[in-house]
Amino acid sequence: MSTVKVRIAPSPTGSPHVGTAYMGLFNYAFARSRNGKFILRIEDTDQTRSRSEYETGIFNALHWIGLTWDEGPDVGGPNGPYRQSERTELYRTHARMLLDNGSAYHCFCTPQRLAEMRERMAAEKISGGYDGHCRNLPETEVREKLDRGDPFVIRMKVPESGECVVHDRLRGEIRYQLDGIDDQILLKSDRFPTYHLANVVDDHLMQITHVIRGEEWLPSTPKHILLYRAFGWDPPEFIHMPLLLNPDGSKLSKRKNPTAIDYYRDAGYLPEALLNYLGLMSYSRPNQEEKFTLEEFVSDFDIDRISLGGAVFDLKKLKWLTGRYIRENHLPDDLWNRYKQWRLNDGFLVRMLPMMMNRLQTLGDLIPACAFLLATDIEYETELLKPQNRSLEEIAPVLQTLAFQFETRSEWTAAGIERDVNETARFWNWPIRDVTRILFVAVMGREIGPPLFESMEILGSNMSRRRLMNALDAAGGLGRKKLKALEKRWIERGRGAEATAEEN
RNA sequence: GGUCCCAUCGUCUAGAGGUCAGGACGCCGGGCUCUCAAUCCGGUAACACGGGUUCGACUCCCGUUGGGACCGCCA
Repeated sequence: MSTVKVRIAPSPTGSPHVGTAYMGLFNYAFARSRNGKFILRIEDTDQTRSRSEYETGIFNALHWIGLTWDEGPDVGGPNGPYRQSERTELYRTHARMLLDNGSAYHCFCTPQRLAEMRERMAAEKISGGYDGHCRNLPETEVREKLDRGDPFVIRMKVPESGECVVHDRLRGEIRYQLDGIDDQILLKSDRFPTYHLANVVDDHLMQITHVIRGEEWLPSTPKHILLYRAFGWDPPEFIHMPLLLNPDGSKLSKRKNPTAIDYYRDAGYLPEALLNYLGLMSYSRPNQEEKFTLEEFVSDFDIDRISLGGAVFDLKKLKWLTGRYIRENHLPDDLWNRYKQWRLNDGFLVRMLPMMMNRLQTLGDLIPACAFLLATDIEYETELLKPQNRSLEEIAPVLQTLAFQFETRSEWTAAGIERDVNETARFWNWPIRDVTRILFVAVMGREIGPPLFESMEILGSNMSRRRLMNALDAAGGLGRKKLKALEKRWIERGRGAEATAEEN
């Protein structure tokens, strides 16, 4: 029996996600409990979205929560490089192998043609993916287009009939009919691989024995198995974990629940409590204990105890667990040290001083005015959220559009936030003052305080967004239908679809 | 719409043919207490439905319903 080797493969396209920590924990526990290796691989094959700051963010967030790995971009290892963007030559030669043995083909379809194809299929209510337009191009025509330098992608040639059986450790045999599987793109026109190619090639080359990943990958597993087969390789064992869920049962998403690991840090949760809590999701230890260390978790870890229903991520229980860690695992001095590591340090509150000095009469005025920076959650008096002459019903949609606006912001700076607020005010045709009033109270819980945009910059994007969502709830929320309608109008804004105050 | 996965208290879960279906969070009530917490005690609350299999089904099989995921030159 070969050494157990598992990996997590996050992609550096945003704030590190609790789902990554969740998968990390279970992969780590599986590896450790079997004397195996745990690898961190960075899947940065999306050149338009990957950014190196996010990669650093992943390292930091995973370390913060207490996970370590045996091989990875930062620690090296015998199977490197561990950053897919540095392995592109490997994917190209492997794509060539597939081309050569007839398991893949060149496709010259333009994105436009594909979009039209999908539209047509939707209109005619035909299901399925790629229509196989380039699947059987004559050799000479392919040669010709290639010589001419036409852009192309390489697609997998999925057999037209037959079936593919996925063996999932937790779920047993899952059968897929091949005619329902389309010719997945393996190599993009920028010569970078898609996930499907890269993950199969890397998992094989890195000798991964068990792929423990989220259930959302189940439908693409047959494609991966087909690829292993096309290369003549043995696939690893697959273990698809249930998903982390929003309170409404949908897949955990940042619109409905905080998903950034950094949010939990900033909001004042303890990393060991968060990790512990994650270990309670879809899993229970044989002894049923609910509070445990990573070492304890590993010591009797049994992957077959994973239950299959998705698990709702419940902030209430996480708070309770964090409370236990605070009172059961600390002496006052220890706890104070953690406060210093958190936000009660020179690096943090001091940033408020330049804008606070004019507002202070005594030293004691600072902390009450800055309390919003150190609070996990804020309670709202809904009357305060309301600018004069505005009704309570008007403010929920405004909060929602602010949230939409902030979603697309990558640089969380005061100037950027100000631009976003201006744009939102323009959408509503409101004086900016009315919008800032709502946002001000949403962020600080009161109508007076330090300058809004700078304060939000210091508070951080994850915390700020969370305040927005809480204020939205306090204002009565929006409801499914209204939310959809508003989002549609928001997307179509700037095309003469701006709202007026009267419409709402 | 197509394919696939899933189904025990509101939430996280235990349960692997015979249990009063257990624990935890939350909620409610009570004790302790200068307040609030913490803590202790007690309570509320679940096997989605219908067929089988079986002496016996929460447990096994089938169907229905419900929920979810996926159908991108994103992972």
